[in-house]
Amino acid sequence: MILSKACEHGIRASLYIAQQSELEERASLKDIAHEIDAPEAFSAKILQELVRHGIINSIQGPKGGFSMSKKSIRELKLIQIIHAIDGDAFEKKCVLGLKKCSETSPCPVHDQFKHIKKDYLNMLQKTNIQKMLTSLNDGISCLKL
Amino acid sequence: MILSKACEHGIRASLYIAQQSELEERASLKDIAHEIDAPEAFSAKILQELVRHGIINSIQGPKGGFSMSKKSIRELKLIQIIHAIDGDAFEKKCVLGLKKCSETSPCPVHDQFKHIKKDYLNMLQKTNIQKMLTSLNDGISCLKL
DNA sequence: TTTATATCGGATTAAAATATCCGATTAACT
DNA sequence: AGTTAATCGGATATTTTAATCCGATATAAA
Repeated sequence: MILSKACEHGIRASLYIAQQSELEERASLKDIAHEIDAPEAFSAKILQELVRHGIINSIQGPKGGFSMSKKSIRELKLIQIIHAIDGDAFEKKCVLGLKKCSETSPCPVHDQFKHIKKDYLNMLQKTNIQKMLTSLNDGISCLKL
Repeated sequence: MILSKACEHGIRASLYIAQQSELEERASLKDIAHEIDAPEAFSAKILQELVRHGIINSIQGPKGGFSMSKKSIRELKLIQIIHAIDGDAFEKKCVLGLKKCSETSPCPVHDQFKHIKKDYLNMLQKTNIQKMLTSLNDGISCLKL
């Protein structure tokens, strides 16, 4: 279930940036950190990582900031943000920490977990930014508190 | 998905102890650490915690060691071991790290996650030690590698 | 009663995750 | 061109988690 703090911040930041991009506005680091209630310097690090992975775009200098393309807002999936920040540990890692847990050499809870894991991964693979934005834009959900 | 390393070791240790207890044998720290491939000193700390929570029993001195009652083997659920070591973060924590994420004030992925979380919790609440032991005893699953 | 063999428990250390700092770079505006 | 406002990127600091160390305690057996 549990993602790293960096990943939590990264997803929230992506959503705020997407929201601003829909309004044709760039989001500055300062605004982002404030709107998602995350430390500014740490957010900066995470945003850089997202830029490197092509999740978001950045422009330096005055009037600069971060943005997300309409295409990404439509097509980018939650799992891609997680991969950019936490890598593929989510899919790869055995629940009990075995190095070679697999269908042919399973851990004692492999069978129980595999269904949960499949549904979870499936959800992450089909949940896109746009979907997450709807509840945000409707004021039903929020990014801080 | 992801449990702390302490919790991974703790579950594996509990299973080995249960397995030995079915054979009317006490498990020593040394054996446990070796059989679950975890550091001895760290395992000791985790086992103490499990004893304090009544998950396992311990006896000091020569011929001492750890054991699990038949009743616990039958009735103890996976979630109880997780609670003993990691607390209730699993149930309580919001995926995006919001402090007050709930049905009435959700995060943008609350609705997607709640089904997964429910199934996951449900599984942890009904998976008992005995269930996990069956695949182990049949040689289908293992506790290390 | 002494000795050997266990776990207990508190203090310390090591490693990883989280977070900060600051100079370099980039680009808009005067 | 110079100034200012922004991100970039590498080094450092802090906090949490993981792991170790060692003396105290308990108990079985000689």
